[in-house]
Amino acid sequence: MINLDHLNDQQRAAVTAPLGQVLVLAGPGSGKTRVLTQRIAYLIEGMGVRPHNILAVTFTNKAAREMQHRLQSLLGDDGEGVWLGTFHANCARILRREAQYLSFDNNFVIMDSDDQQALVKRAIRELNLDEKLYRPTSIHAAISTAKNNLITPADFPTQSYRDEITKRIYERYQSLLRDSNAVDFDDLLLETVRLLVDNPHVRERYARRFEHILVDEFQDTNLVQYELLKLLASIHGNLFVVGDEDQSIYRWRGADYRNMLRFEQDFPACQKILLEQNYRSTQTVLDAARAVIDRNKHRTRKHLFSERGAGERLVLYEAVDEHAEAAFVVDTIQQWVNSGKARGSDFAVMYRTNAQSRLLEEAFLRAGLPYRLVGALRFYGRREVKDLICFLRLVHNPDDEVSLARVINVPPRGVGEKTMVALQLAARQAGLSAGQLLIELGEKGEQSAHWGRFSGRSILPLADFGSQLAGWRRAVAEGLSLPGLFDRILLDTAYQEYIDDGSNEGKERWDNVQELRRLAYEFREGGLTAFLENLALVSDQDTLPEEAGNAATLLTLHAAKGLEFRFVFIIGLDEGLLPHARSKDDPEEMAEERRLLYVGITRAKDRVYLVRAHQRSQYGGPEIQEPSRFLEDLPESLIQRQGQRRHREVWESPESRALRSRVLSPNHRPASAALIEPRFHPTDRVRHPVWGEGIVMESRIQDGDETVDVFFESVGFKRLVASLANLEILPKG
DNA sequence: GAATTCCACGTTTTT
DNA sequence: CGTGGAATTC
Ligand SMILES: Nc1ncnc2c1ncn2[C@@H]1O[C@H](COP(=O)(O)OP(=O)(O)OP(=O)(O)O)[C@@H](O)[C@H]1O
Repeated sequence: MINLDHLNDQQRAAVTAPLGQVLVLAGPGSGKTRVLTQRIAYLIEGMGVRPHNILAVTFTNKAAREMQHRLQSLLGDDGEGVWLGTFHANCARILRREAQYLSFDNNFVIMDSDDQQALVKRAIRELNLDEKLYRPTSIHAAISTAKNNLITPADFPTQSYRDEITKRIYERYQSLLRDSNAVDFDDLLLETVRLLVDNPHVRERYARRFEHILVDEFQDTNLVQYELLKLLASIHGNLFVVGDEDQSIYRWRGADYRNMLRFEQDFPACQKILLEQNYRSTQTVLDAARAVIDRNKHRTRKHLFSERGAGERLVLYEAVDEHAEAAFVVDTIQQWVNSGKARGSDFAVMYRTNAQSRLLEEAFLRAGLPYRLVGALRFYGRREVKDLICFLRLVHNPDDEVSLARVINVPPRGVGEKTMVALQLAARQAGLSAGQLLIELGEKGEQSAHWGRFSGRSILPLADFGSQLAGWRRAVAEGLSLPGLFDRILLDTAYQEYIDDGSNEGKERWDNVQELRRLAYEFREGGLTAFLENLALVSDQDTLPEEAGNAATLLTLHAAKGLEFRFVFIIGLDEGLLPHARSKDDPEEMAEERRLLYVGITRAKDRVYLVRAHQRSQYGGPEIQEPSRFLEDLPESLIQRQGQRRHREVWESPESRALRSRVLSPNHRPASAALIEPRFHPTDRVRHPVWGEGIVMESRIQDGDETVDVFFESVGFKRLVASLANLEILPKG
C-alpha cells in the first residue's frame, strides 16, 4: 500500500479524490506533479487499477521522463504499462495501431520542422506562387495554427485573398504529406481526433480502455488536445488535471490557459482542489516571483506560502556585455562549487532563446566546468546526421519524397534537377511514388517497363541508387538489424570517404555519424520504426552525455518548466530579449513573457541570480541594451545588486573592447569577480589593525563588495568595507 | 551537373 | 555573424 504521509491534507485530498473530474489548481512548487504521480500510484496500488488502463500526459519529453522516474521509484515494476508520454507520442502510438482507418499507413513518418518547412516551400512552388510574397515560415505558422484549432483545409476561413492562397497551400501541403505517407506534428493530434470522431467504435475502444486520464501542466493544452481529452474520457469521465494559469507559456502553440475555466464549465461536477503551500522555494523567492506576476491582469490570485524561511535576496548583476554576463555566471558557479557549499548539478542557467547558450557553453568549457545543454537540436541539424536519417527513413518508407530529394544525390552521383524532374514525371505517369519507381528500376533493371522513360545519361545513376535502396529494404525484410543496416548504408554509399576529407571538420562530421550509430545501436531491439519515431518526437533529448552527474544545466525558460534547482541564473534580462522584441506589440504576448520570467524564478529553491548586459552584439555590431521592464517590478528590498552600477560604466569602443578581450582571453575574468556570499557573519570575532577586537553585527554584499557592521570593544559600532578594512577573523571560543 | 562565390536574409519559445 | 539560397564559374 502506498504511503500518503508525506502529503499535506489538500494534497492527500487530491490524490485520493473519488472518481470523476478533478482539477488541481495551484501555484508553483505546491506539489502538483507530485500529487499527479502519487495519484497514479494510488490508483494502481490502492484502487487496483491496471497500469495499461491509465493514460498520463505531459507536454515535454523531459517532463515525461521525469514522471517515469518518479513512478519507477514509487512503484517499481508495478508501474509498467502506464501510457505515459507527451500528447504527441501517445497519439503517434494510437495512430500506428489504427492505420487501417486513416489516409496513411502504419509505417508513416513524422516530418520534423525542417521537413515541414521544405514541404510548404514545395507546395508554394508547385502552385507557382511567389515565395517572397508567401513566406514558407509564415504560411507554415498559419497552417499549424489552423490545425491546432481543428481547422482542416476545407474549413479554412477565407476572408481575404491571402487566406484564399493560404488555404490552397494548406491543401497542397496536406496532399504532399500524404503522398509521402507522412504526418507533421500537428497531424498527430488532429488525425487522432478525427479518427476518434469518425469511428465511434474506435473511440469507444480507447475511451473504455482509459479508465483514468491524468494531465500535467493542463494550462498549456490547446483546442485539439482538449478535444482529444474529452473524446478519450467520454466513457469513464475520470479526468485528473493539474495546472497553474500563471505558468502558461505555450500560447504561440495554440495553448489557451482558459481551458482551465472551460474545464470547470464543461464538467460542472468537477472537484476543484487548491494547494497553497510551496515546498520548493524560500519566501523571498516567492515574494519576488509574485511581484513579477501580480502585474498581469485578469488572473485569479492564489495563496502561496513557504515554510522554508526568508532566504537570501535575489542577486541582480549588470554585466558590461554578453561575454561578461557569461563569465559572471561561470565564476559564480565555480566559487560556490569551490566553497564546497554546492555541487555543479545544483545550478541551472536559463535564457529566453537558444542562441544565448553559445557563449555560456564557451565560458563553461574555458573554465573546465561540466555542463549539460538541454534542447537546442544542434546535433540533428547537422547535415551528415540528417542525411543518414533520411536514408533510414527512405528504407522505412520509400514514399518519403522529402528524404528522397535530400539524399538521392548523396554522395554526388550525377542526379541533378533535370533528372529529378524526369523521375517525378515518370513516377506520376507510372502511378508510383518516386521511391517505388526507383526500387523497381533497381530490381528489374532493363526489364522494367519504365526503363525506357529515361535518357541514357540519367538512367544509370537512378537505377544504381534504386538497387541500393531495394537491397537495403530486402536486407531489412530478411532480418538485418538496425545497426547492421546503418553500417551497410555507410558502406554502400562510401559515406566516410564522402564526408571525412581528413580535415578537422571532416573528422568531426564522421564523429557525428558515429554518435548517431551509437544511438541506433540503442534501438537494436526496437528497430527502425521506433528509432525514427524517437528521432522525430524525442529529439529534445539529453542524448548528449551527462557529465558525471555533476554538471550545471543550461536550458531555455520553456524547457525549465516543471523542474527545480537550488540555484537559478536567468540571463538576458534586457528589453528585446526578455521580454522578447517580438512580443512587445501584443499585450497578451507580453503577459506571456512575464509568465516566462515567473516560471524561471519559481524554479529556484534557494537562490536566484538575475543577469543582464548593457551591451550585446546581436548580429554584427554591438547594441546598447535597456534593462528589462520586469526588473522594475521587483522591490529593492528583495534585490541585492552586485557588480558595477550603470553610472559607473565607461563607454568603450568596439575596437578597444575586442583588443582587450583578445589580450585577456582565454582566462578573461570580469573586473567584478563575483562575490557570492559574505565572508563575515554575525557573531564572528574579528580584529582590526587600529581598533582591535570586535564582534560582527551584520554583513551583506553590496556593489560587489562586502559591507560589515562591527561592534568594537574600543570604539563601538563601525561600518566597514571588507576589501579595504583588512579585518582578520579570530577563531571562535 | 558540381563546386565556388556572393548576397540577402532574418532571428523565440517545442512537439 | 552565420546561414541558406541564388548566381556564377568550371
Ligand atoms: N507534502 C510535501 N512535503 C514535502 N515536500 C513536498 C511536498 N509536496 C511537494 N513537495 C516537494 O516540493 C517540490 C515541488 O513539487 P512539484 O514539482 O510536484 O510541484 P509543482 O506544483 O508541480 O510545481 P510547478 O508547478 O512549479 O512545476 C518537489 O521537490 C516536491 O518533492
